[in-house]
Amino acid sequence: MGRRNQHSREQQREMAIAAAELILVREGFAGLSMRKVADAIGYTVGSLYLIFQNQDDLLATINERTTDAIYGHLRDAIEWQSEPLPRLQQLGAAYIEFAQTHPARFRMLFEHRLPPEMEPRTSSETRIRRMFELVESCVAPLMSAASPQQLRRAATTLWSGVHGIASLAISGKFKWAGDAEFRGYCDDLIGTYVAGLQQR
Amino acid sequence: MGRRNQHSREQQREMAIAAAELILVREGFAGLSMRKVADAIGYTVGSLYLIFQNQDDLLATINERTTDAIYGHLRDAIEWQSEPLPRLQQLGAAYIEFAQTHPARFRMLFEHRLPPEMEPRTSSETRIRRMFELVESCVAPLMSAASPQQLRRAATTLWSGVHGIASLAISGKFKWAGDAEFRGYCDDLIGTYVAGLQQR
DNA sequence: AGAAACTCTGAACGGCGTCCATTTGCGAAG
DNA sequence: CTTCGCAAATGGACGCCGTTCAGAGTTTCT
Repeated sequence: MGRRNQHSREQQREMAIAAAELILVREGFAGLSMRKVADAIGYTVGSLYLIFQNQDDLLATINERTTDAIYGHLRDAIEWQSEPLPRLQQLGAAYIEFAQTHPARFRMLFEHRLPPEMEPRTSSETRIRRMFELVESCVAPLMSAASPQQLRRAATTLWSGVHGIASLAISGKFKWAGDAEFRGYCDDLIGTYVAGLQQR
Repeated sequence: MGRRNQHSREQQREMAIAAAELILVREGFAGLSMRKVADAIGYTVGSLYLIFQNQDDLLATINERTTDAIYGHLRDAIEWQSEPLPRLQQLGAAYIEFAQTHPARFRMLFEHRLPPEMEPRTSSETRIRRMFELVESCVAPLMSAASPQQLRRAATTLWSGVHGIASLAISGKFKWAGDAEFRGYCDDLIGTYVAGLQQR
């Protein structure tokens, strides 16, 4: 066959990404292959390489969407909460909730690494910076007397900690007390850390 | 060829594990294959399946060694430090240090998941429990008035946080201030969290 | 010496990412 | 309406991968 032109490049791209995300959710990171994606959208493997540079390019694209999805989820979660501490705790809980609701996407976001010869994408870094500013904006009211450096430091520390809980929650490496306990650990981490902050 | 019996089963096992760890360090998780391991120890692929059930079995075995190595590293790191808070901070720093020194092994430990049909290994859980008790024993002097449940909770929360820092440190997803900053974030997390604990 | 038991091989299978010569069919030119 | 050029899509090839297993090779027992 030759040109069919049933779908524009952009349409194909969207179809491929959507199909890949579905496979990722259903079969996990390891089960996601270029061949399966091609099958799912009704094209052959070769065609995928007219849309994406290679598999890493496709995966990195999905990861960008995942970052956006997390950002949106966090943003929505704190909309109605204005009290500073519960707001920050809500933010943490939303992060963990996302990880538990979309474990395959969350895992791939942090486990997939671009090979060194592919230059990092500036768009990814922008998205991450944006998410980080959201965290900082929630920490700020709790340490009003702090310098920008101190604020940045506290936000980084705290968010790394929240990420650790989310990360271990979906790792399956530990038998935890209960599945619903993660929210508790998160509240504890944030609450106690902030208490420590304010004491200083 | 047939039986050569130059190496006992146990010797072969050790050789294979050592070779696999070397490949893991040199080429990363993705570059580690059964064929390369077999080549490295001078046997054919088929022979590896007389020693290990499958690749997951080999990887899980390596992960057990990694857990032991982390445990040993943590234990050594706090030996000379008896002051409670610095001791706990030293423990956290050692954890992050291990992750940075052996990123491939650390990553595989948390990223590799046994397929659901393989039953989890009791030995892995024992090792993890042992490591966790080490953490608890370092947290205990800092919250002497707490119940066992409170202690357990604080240790879990805190260690998840430390793990998050280690995890992000080697993820390469974020451009951090400086490579040596992780120790600072870790000290901050532990110091501030403990300050919060004692205030309550 | 011959048979039995054991060790190890090597080829085979299906799946993977990636590449590219070849084919197909659309749109423009005549 | 026909022809032609060229972009679009194919599909087979390559070299990897994990896994299996019939059979070849070696040792041990009788």
